Order: sequence, then structure tokens, then C-alpha cells
Amino acid sequence: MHFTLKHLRYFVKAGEHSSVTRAAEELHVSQPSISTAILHLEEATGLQLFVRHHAQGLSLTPAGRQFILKSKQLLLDADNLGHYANTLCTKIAGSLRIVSFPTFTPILLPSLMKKFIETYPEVNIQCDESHQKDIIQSLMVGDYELALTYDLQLPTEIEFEPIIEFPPYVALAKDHPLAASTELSLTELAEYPMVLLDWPMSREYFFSLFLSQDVEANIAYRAQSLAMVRGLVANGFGYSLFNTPLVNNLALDGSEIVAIPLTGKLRPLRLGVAKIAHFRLTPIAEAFISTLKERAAELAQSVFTDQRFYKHLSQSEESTKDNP
Amino acid sequence: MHFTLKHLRYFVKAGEHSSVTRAAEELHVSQPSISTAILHLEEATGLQLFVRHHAQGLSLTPAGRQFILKSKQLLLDADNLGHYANTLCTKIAGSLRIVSFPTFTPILLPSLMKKFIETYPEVNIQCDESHQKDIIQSLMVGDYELALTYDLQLPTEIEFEPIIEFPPYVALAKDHPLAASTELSLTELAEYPMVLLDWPMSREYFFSLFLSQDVEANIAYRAQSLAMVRGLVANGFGYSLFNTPLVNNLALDGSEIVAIPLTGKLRPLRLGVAKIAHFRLTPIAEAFISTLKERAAELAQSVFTDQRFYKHLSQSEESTKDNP
DNA sequence: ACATTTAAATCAAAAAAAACTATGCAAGTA
DNA sequence: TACTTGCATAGTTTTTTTTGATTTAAATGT
Repeated sequence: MHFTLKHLRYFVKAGEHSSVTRAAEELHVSQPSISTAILHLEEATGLQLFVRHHAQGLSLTPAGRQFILKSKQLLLDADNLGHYANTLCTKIAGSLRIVSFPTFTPILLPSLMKKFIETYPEVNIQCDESHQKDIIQSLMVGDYELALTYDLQLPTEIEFEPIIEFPPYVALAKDHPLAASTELSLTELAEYPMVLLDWPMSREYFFSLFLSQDVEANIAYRAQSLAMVRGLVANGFGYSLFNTPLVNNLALDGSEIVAIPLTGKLRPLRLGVAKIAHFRLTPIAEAFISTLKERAAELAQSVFTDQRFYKHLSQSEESTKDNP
Repeated sequence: MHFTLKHLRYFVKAGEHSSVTRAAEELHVSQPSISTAILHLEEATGLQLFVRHHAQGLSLTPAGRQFILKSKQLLLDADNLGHYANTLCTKIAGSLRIVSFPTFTPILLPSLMKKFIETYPEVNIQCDESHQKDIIQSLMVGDYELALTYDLQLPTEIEFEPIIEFPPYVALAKDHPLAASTELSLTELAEYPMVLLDWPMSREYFFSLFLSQDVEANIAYRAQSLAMVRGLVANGFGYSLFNTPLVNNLALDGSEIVAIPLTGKLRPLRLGVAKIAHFRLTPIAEAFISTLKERAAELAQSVFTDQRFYKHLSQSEESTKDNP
């Protein structure tokens, strides 16, 4: 025989008042409900919890006194669990786990997380990086509540809300023959050697761009990291196509890169938040999304704008780097 | 909306197995039971606990992962409460509260408690002293589980099990005119001054003895403590009637007392254990009663026997005190 | 590509638990 | 002695839980 929290609640109230009737009043139930609950509990525990006094209530036995203490504690714990659940789903406190696609993560997330933590200091953010397939997989399994990624290869079970649009652009070494162009087409580029970011989803995306222009890319080098692609481009191994803003035009070895806009109708990449469809987000996640939107708007006004069109980028580069 | 321990149990099992079906199997309930319990819990907490996967179970959300941890803890606490109750009503460990009548308490209890604690070192005994009225009162209110007292003035709600019988005897100063008698009757004593232990129940008992012999006592002094009665008797203020064995024949000031048996049909006092009728005793109390019975048997073979008949007492006194 | 399997949600019906009203009973109170 | 108090019990009704059957939708196998 098992006891329930309700049994304990009834018992504790009766014990506190030394009265079944008063417990019933206070709990807004009938007197027999309390009475039978106590009987049940005595049966379940094998303890005699009360001494009954005719016409004047009841009083706890020594065993009952010992048992009521622990019972109160358990009820408190149960209430706390309820409150905890409530906190999890209403208060902006606790922890948030997100995954993000690696290209823009180091550009976007550090400042975003900083801003978020300033507003909600009680939140602990864990942000991991994964490729699209793993992002989707771990979202589905519940390892993360949210993902920041591109709207590519998403299954129908994943809901996507776009935030920023990134058109592709060309990245060249400063001394590349085409480095002085104000804009370029994929057709013009095709004959030059290209450095490819050889990641599952990115690879297919770049190929699709060339396909849409009916040309074929001349892949000279493949690299497995963005830093390596930048390094190869800056050192003249070829051009490359990027979507995420360049922001900083130096490769890790200090050599310079130039960004040039592309002509032609090319599908841009849309960065946004992905989550499981019809998934009820915690308020932490909701808050994170709105902070992200604010931050995206800010960035669109500053660094990202310069990047999106070559003019802006070159202006900012000329003013920031070449002039002084 | 409230959740129950059962809901938590179902949820935790499902979470542990990432499967409603397997949880149902393990808990020997149907699959819909688990399913609805989880739904209910999600409703009650406002949390999305699981991500559902068609045809391959479900997985905990980050919030669900946080919630399941605390849920497991609460379930453990609940189980522990059950075990605790079980311990209280089966294991000889914990605490025992008893009351005892003051006349024999300092003679009987110290050695009895020592013996009991040696066998059951995990028990903590609290033994208080009270007069009969308070003993009964506090038993009824559940302040104590057991009482050690005499079978006098007990209401029907109190169940009494006799353990030892104490006939009354006379206590005299060593130099009292009657000190050499081998036995005495109340009629012989009546003319001498008597020292009365002036306690509620004791008083009535001693009077009833005289009443049964159709004589009246000559109360010269009244005292409110046994030690004082012994002192007065030893210093020649009068004789007194005792029931509890003398054991040690010295008053607190070192003067000596002599014990002499009484003739005539005199109601003895029966010492025993009292508890509320139909009250389910804890195993600690049960164990205590059997230890008490053993100890009573031992004492009846030694000190108490010498006391009950004057011959034995004087022998032991002569051999122990006068000879060396 | 289609059938089969897997596993959760849903539905309606049955069973169990809990609640209520009314009543009984024993002791205290007027 | 009649009246009140307060817990226990009985019988009913309501609510909750459980269940078997069915549905749904994705994964798996041929």
C-alpha cells in the first residue's frame, strides 16, 4: 500500500490542529475525507499516528510526532519542485543551451551572449558549434532548445525563423588580378582558381550558386576551416565565396583580404533561429530570441551593412585601415 | 493543477528509458497511463518535458532534463519517508518516551534503562516522573507511549499489565520500640505516630489499608518526598508504610531504617505497564516491556525478595552491614 | 516504392479512488 | 437528562485513473 502527497497533506493539517474537523475546514474538504486519509496513512505506514479523544479531537502519538516532521519536509520539497517548474517556465533564470553554425558563430555570438547576460545575469548560456546535420539531430533529441543556423536542408519538423540575410560575395587577396573590381560575376570568376570551404552544407550551397549561373567552379584548394580558407585566399591561392560579413579583413597570418560584391541573381543565405516545430520555448529562449533580433538590427546598421555591398566595405576599410 | 507522486514516477521512468512503452512495461501499467500522466505533468508544470519522435520514443528537453533531476530526488525522499515509517514500526531504533511513578523509579529505572540500552544501543530513552493523574493525562495526549505505575485510579481507557507485586511493610527507626518485632499489625501500629507520604494517590492507598483493618492512623508528620519520609522515620519521628523495597536501609543523613513485615490481609500494590487501550505499540516499546519483565524477574530473585519478607531483609542487612 | 513495424496519442468504456451527505457513537457539557 | 462535540462509518455520487482498441506518423525492410 502506497501513500500519496494528499494523504500526507491531510495528515499534517490534522496533526497541526489536533483536529480532523478543523483540518477539513481549512483544506475545504469534508471531514470524512481527512478521516479516511489518516486511516489510510496509518494502514500504509503501519504506525499509529494519533490517539483519538471522543468529542475533543485527537493528538499525535510519539511515533506520529516523529513522522509528521518528515512528512512536512517532504511536502515542502514537493511544493518547491512545483515552484521550480514554475520558475523554469516563467522566470528568465536558469540555463539555456543553444547550437550554432560555425561560420558566423564567432562573429555574432560572443557580443550577443555578452549583451544577453547583462540583461539577464541569472541565466547561464551554453553555446556549442555543430554542422547542420548534427544541429538538426541534437535539436530533435532535445540536447539544445534553440539553434542559430542557415535555412538550408531543414526538415519539416524544424521550424525556422529568419533573422538576417547574407548575400554571397567574393573574397580575394589584396594583390589578386581582380582585386580592384567594384563587382564581379561568377562567370568572370569561373576561370580563376577557387578555394572551397569544404563543409557538407556549405559545399552544396556554393555549387548551387555556380549551377544557377550555368558555370562550373574551378576548385583549386579545399579547406576544412574558415580560418584556413581566409589564410589561403589572403596568400593568393585563389578566390573564395563568403556569406558572413568579413568585418576584419586580416587572415590569421596578417595578410589582407578584399571583399567584392557579386552580380547576378544569387540565393542569399538566411540566418535565423531553428527549433522543433510546435515546441513550447522556455521564457529564457524567448528572451534570447528577442535579444538576438535587437542585436541583428544593430549589426545591420553597422558592420554588416558595410559588408553587404562592396562600396560600404571598401569605404570602411579605406577609412579604418588604409588612411591612418 | 497539482501533480502527484505517481505522475512523477511515470514521468521519471519514461525519461530514463526515453520510451513510454518501456516505462509502462516496467511499471506494469498500460502505455496510455504513462502517456496521459506525462501530458498531465506537462500541463501542471507548464513545461515541455519531452520531444516526441514518431516510431522511436521520446527524448527529454533541456527543461525536462532539469526537472527530472529534482523529480528523482523528491521520489527518493518519498521512498525514504516510507522506509522511515517502516523503521519506526519494525526496527528497534529511534526514541522511546515513558513516564514512571516516582516511588520506584530511581530504584528500578536506572538499571533497567542501562540493560535496555546495552541490548538496543540505537534507542534513545526519555523517562520522566509524574504522579498518577498526570501520568494518565499525558498518556492520553500521546506525550508518552508507555507508563510504569501502580494499578490504582486507572480509567477504563488505560490498559494495565501487572509486572511485580509489592505488599506494604513497616519502616521504623533502628531504635524504635517496635524495631525488634518480626512482624506487626496495623492495629498494633495505630497508636504510634506515623509519617505519611502525602501524595495524592499514595495517601488514599495508605488510608484504605487502615480502613480495611478498622483502625485509624495517627498521622504525626506529612512529607512531600520519599527522601524526607525516610529521613523523618530514621530520625524517630514515627513509623511509615512503604511498598517499594527498601534495598538501601540508610536515610540521606546516614541514620538507619528497619523494615518489618505486616500481618493481615492488606491489598498489595501492583507495579506494571500502562498504555492506552487498543494502542498499537512500536516495537521499541514492546522490546522495552520484555526487558522490563526480565529485569523484574531478576530483581524478584535478589533485592526485592529480601525486602518482601522481613526475615530476608534482616538477614541481608545483618550480613551486609552489621557483621563487618 | 510499397508494405511492415514501431511507438506515441487518442477515444470510449470500465474500474478505482476520492469526495460528499447522512448517520452513528461515545464522551463531555449544560 | 438532553445537548453538543467530533471522529468513524456507510452508502452514493463524482472524479480520476486505467485499460483495450484505434489512429497516426515516421522508420525500416523488401
